[in-house]
Order: sequence, then C-alpha cells, then structure tokens
Amino acid sequence: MTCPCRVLCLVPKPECSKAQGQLPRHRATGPALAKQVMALPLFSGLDHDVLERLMADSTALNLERRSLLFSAGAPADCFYIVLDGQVKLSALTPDGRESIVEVFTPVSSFGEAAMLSDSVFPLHAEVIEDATLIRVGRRAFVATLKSDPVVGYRMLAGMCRWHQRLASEIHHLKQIPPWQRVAEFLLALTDAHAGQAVVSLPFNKEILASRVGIRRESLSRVLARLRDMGVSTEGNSVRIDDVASLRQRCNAAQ
Amino acid sequence: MTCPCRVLCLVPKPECSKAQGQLPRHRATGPALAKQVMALPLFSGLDHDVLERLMADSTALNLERRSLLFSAGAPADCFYIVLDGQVKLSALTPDGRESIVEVFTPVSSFGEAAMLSDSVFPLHAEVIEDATLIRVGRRAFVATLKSDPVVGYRMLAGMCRWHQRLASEIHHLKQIPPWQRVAEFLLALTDAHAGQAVVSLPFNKEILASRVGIRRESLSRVLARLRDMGVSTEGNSVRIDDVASLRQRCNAAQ
DNA sequence: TTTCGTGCCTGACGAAAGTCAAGGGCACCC
DNA sequence: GGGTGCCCTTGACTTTCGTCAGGCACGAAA
Repeated sequence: MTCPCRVLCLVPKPECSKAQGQLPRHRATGPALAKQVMALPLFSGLDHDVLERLMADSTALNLERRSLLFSAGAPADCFYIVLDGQVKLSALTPDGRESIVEVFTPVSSFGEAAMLSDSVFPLHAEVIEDATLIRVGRRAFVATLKSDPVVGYRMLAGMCRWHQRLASEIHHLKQIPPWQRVAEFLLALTDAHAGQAVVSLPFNKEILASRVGIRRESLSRVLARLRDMGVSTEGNSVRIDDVASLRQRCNAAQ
Repeated sequence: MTCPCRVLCLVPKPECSKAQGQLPRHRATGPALAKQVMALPLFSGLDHDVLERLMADSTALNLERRSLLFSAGAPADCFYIVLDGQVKLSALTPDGRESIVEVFTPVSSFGEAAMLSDSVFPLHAEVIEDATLIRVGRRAFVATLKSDPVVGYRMLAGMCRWHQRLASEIHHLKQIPPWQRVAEFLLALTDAHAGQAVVSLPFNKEILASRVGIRRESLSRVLARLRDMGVSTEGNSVRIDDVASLRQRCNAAQ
C-alpha cells in the first residue's frame, strides 16, 4: 500500500489522485503536506527542492494498529515520518516488560539516528493508531546530504534543537515531581495563558503515564489530585479551569 | 590565558611550548590531543585536516573551579571541548534551586547545539574542577561546515548517536529504579565482565547523585544497600566484589 | 589551638509512588 | 441477555524517596 508517485509532488498528477485514494488518512496533500514536513526539526530551514531531492526514493505507507515497523536489530536503511496516527518506540527490559521510549505523533520523524550512524535500529517500532507514514529511503537522502554543503549544516542545527529538547526532558525527569510533569504536559497542550482551557489528550492514559514516567494507577491518582486545582478529566478531554493559576502552582511548587 | 598557537598543531612551534607551559593540565598535546578530539561524537570519522579547518579560530582556556563559562541567555558564538577537569551545565528551577543537567568530563563537547541553532545558551556552564578547555569559535567552524558536504554528514551521524544516548538515558530515568541506576553507573566505569573490579568515581557524590537523579542522602542509602551486594565504597574509590553477579542482579531485578 | 567550611553518613518522619487486587463502565460479539 | 476484553479507577498495603536534623572526619584559615 505505497504511493507510487513522488511523496511531495506539489501538484499531484492525474495518475496520482487515484493513488492518493488509497491513502484516506492523508489529511494534507501537496503543498500543505510539504509544509508540515518542512516544519520537522530535521528539515527546518531547507528549501523545498532540496527536500524533494532528499526524499527522492521515499514512499508513503498506510499501516494498521499493531503493525510492527521494525524490531531492534533490524537493518536501518530508511527512517520514517509520521503524517497521521501514532507510532511507539519501545525497548524490552531484561525482565521482559515493555518500556515505551517515545511516542511519535504527526508530524514527527524517527529512525534517522539509526539510519545515519548504526545502520541498525536499536528499538522496536510499532503502530499504535492506524498511521500514515513516509518511509524515507537511505540512498537519495545520503546522496543529497553529501552533495550539498548547506543541507548538512541546516539539518545539524535542527538536530541540535532536538537535542536540547531531550536534555530538557532529562532535567524534568530528575527535578520535577510527577504531578507537576503531568500538569505541565496538560498545559503544553493549550495555547491559552489565562482563563479556562479544554484540551484533548493525544493518547490514552496508559501511554500518557509512560510518557511522564509513572504507572497508570499513579496517573489516575495524580489526575484525582489535580481536580482540586481545577483540572477535570472526562475520557480524553481535559478541562483546565484556570490556566494561569495552574501554571503558577507548577512554578511556585516545591 | 589562551594558547596563541593553533590548538591542534601537531608539532608545537617553539613559541608554543612556552604557551603550553601555561597550560599545565594539557595532558595530551599534538597528535595525542588531536586523537582525543577526533574521538568526540561530533567529530567521529572526520579527517584531521578537516578538523583543523573547523577549529581554525579556536583557543585553549585554562579555568579554575567555579569559573562561570557562560550564563543562560548569553550569545552563543562558540562551543567548548573539555580536555581536562569538569564542567557542569545547570538550570535554575523556578524556586531557585539548581538543577544539574549534565556534567562534562574529558573528552567531551558541549554548546554546539546553542551555537548552531539558537545562538543563545539555554543553560549555565560552570567549571567544577580546574579545567582545560578548547573554545571553538563559530566563524571558521560554520564556514568549513558549509564548504564541505561530507563534514555535515559525518557530524550529523555523530549527533544522532548522541541523540540515542540521551534517549536511552530518558528511558533509564523512567524505567529503572534509582539503586539500579547507581549500580549501572558503577558497572559502566569498569571494563571487567566478571570477578572483582575497583573503580574510582569521576566526581563527588553530590554530583553523582544529581547525575542519577536522586538526592545525596538517597545516594548514601543506596550505596549502603549495595554493600550487601558486595559493593564497598571508600572515598571516591569503589570496589565491586563480583561484577558478573551485580550485573545479573541489575538485569534480573524486579 | 580553635574555628569554620566541606563532604559524607545516618536516623526519624512524612509524602508519594509502586504493587496487588478488585471492580465499574463501555464497546463489541456471539 | 450474557460473555468478553479493554480502559480506567479505587483501595489497601509496601517500599522508597525526599526532607529535616544531627553528627563525624578532614583540611584550611584565623
């Protein structure tokens, strides 16, 4: 179920429109899609034609929930961009439990690290919500990278920003108590700086718990506690009564 | 207190030897130094002449403990390589406590992220053990990066590996209990796979505690508990009676 | 010598997370 | 209707971490 036309074709050719019919979850096509992809940290600041060259031998994939993209140890001759749905990267702890390292939602990319360096994926990747992905082939990507000096520089800068995000997450895990991590996660879902806000959780609570580094039972308790701070949850919809007040509490707290 | 000669000069000129006298902590000079620097993730796989071009306007620094390299918000027109000593990167939590994000020991680099993207440092950097650093200027670095297509590619791959390390650390912080993180930290200090091993802690316990994400009191308790597993500490020297057994316990544990 | 600061350990206590177990609500399917 | 699986919540209990406080060893400064 791959798209035969160029992934980023700005003006889909007639024969492509049929192919795109096979990709019902393609919310954005043509220019809009390109715009989303160009917003990725890896690609930020790159020209559109460079992008097309980078992704010359890429294909789109439609995968159902529970599809295994790759297992740890598989050869990494490509990386992936999530256009829709969700993909989780997980490791297996020695005692057999699963540990979710990261969950990728639209629009984000993963696997470049393995493709560019190790050539072997270090983690498992599984689709956890029916997904549309771009599979970026190694050949054209690396060739373009080597041919154009600016490309590498721009991508490097993008990676660096990403690196900072990870470093900041490490800082959070060490220094911020779980309930605050949850609160900040919720606050990050809204643009509002004051007043009421209603956000919807991007994934279920099992995964949210894993994201903030606690068990799901603990998450339930945290959410119960947050109710006293004006945070009410119903299903995956969360209402924050007073955004400013919650923000303040996060900052002021212990 | 900067070295006037080229940082990586293979054969120090006469006038340089005097300058190097000002840098008593330069353990490695010339080829040895270059070798160390080239082992950095950022530079792995680069030719020596490329390295020299990258670091054309770099200088060496000798700084005493407690020197402030830069504060959060300072313009990032360079990044640093630690040749000797230690530098900590820290953030200030809203309530004024310090949070150590990372500690850099020889030979490692930091600040590239800020230099290449934001042009502002997001963290504070302070020397915590008398240090010898290379301050890599932005101009030549970026110029070289843009002029040679392969350089960016190689550096990108290096960054990706680094990225994986961070991702794995996040995984650890979420999934591994503190005592195991300490144990694994100790195990990582030795090459031995079995039998006895004696390692020396690369920094004091306050910092070690911060590294593994617990308080120093908790670290003391953890080390006390590890004594039952044949781990005895005396000062900054740690003896592991049975490396294999400890490894197994880490893996088998809960 | 005393004094002070530093680094480290330890105990007591409370808060909070993990674990185990049970159960409710809901969709889906015979 | 009843069965089943999934997601989530709650309670009881255990474990552990953080906090506060005290104390000891050591070296530098007064």
